[in-house]
Amino acid sequence: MRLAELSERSGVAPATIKYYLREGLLPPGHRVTATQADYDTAHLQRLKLVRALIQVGRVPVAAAKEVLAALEDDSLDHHSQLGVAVEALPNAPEPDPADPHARAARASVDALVDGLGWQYGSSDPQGSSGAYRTLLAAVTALARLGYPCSTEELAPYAAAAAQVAVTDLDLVERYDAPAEQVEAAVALTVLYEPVLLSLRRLAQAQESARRFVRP
Amino acid sequence: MRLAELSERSGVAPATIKYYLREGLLPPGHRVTATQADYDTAHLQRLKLVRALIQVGRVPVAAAKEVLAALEDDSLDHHSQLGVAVEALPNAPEPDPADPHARAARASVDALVDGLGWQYGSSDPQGSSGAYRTLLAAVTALARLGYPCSTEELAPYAAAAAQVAVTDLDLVERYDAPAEQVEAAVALTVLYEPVLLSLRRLAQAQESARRFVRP
DNA sequence: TTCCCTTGGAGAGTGCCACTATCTAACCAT
DNA sequence: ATGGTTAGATAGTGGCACTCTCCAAGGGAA
Repeated sequence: MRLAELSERSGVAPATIKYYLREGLLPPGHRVTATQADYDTAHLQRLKLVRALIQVGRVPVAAAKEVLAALEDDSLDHHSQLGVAVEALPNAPEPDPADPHARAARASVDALVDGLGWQYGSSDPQGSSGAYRTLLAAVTALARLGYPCSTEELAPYAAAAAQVAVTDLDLVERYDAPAEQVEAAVALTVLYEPVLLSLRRLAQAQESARRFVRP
Repeated sequence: MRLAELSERSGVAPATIKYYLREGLLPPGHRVTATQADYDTAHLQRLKLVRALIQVGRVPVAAAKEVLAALEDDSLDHHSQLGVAVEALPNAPEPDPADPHARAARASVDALVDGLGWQYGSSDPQGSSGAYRTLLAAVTALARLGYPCSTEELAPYAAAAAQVAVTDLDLVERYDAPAEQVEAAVALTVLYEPVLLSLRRLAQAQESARRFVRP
């Protein structure tokens, strides 16, 4: 199919598709002539993924490009592909080591992680991961505001996260081909984030009504 | 204290504080003369909250303004304050009713909510809430990509969300004054989001290593 | 009192990001 | 041949979160 049809079938404006092609988010179509290219259903699927990552997952275009590049890097084993892809998602920077709130946050988080028996991998130390830095930044902000975020308060959230992770991996393991597993892992990691957060807000409204509203 | 000291103590640039004052995110200081104003620790605390919402919670400035305005609207009862504040957070728009994926998503989500016994409030119907719309949008995107997101697959996530909501409300109930409770509810809702998502990613890495890496 | 530095306030400007519009040369159908 | 598409490149747009520049009014030191 040509670009116009790709646009129509995906609901993405032609100019936007051209932009994604330029940015390398979408592989170039098969060139038929100097001014014509052919796109197949793989392009369509990829385009839908790109749109979902950017619009639903709020992933910046540049990060999405890195994520997708990792999925196609055949020089990496699948575990590394996933690691590189997830690491490309937006994360907080390294905190200021002089900030006392940041130090306290690190202590709480490290105690939490140790208490759960989460191991730092040798090749990919958890302590340097983007998720760890983002967690530190959030806990630091909570501490700075005076809100509770000690190891004890974080523990139930970590327990819930562990449960969710088991469910995530169960979904990923439904796929047989490793390449499909990696793509599914990325897509489910990113696209289930708004699902989780929305469900939490709905559950909060529910629980709040249960506790505070007496009919 | 004057603006310069407020800036120093909060780590926020003076020009940025002026911008927040202009935008109404921060109440004006107590005017001493025509060219001087005094700020107190309440301003400092508010400024820290604003920064945390914007930088850690990724809340847009305009939305943060609405959220904070709701916290100070004394014409509302506290339950409504919280409702208005949470509703001001960024959410997906109403989906296209003609899209078959969106219809399927709505069916899955409604079945899920019904199955859990979550009740639509009469004054604030859940079906029109921003969280519900965001959930629909995310599930629609998953369906469009062909990833599993039926009621059965969503159920474990909803169960985890319910657990988290109980923990959230426990934290909120530590505060005695209703005004404090409302502010805490908003701050904890927004600022625990990156905490939850980071913990999920760390737990995923853990679970993934447990399943796929045999030493 | 005079000089000068700082402050609060207002408007314009900046940089980044995600597109989007315009242009051009090539191509295909008629 | 010719009118409408198409791919690709370049420049422009709009939104957002600041950030810079300017100004008149204080206030402190000499």
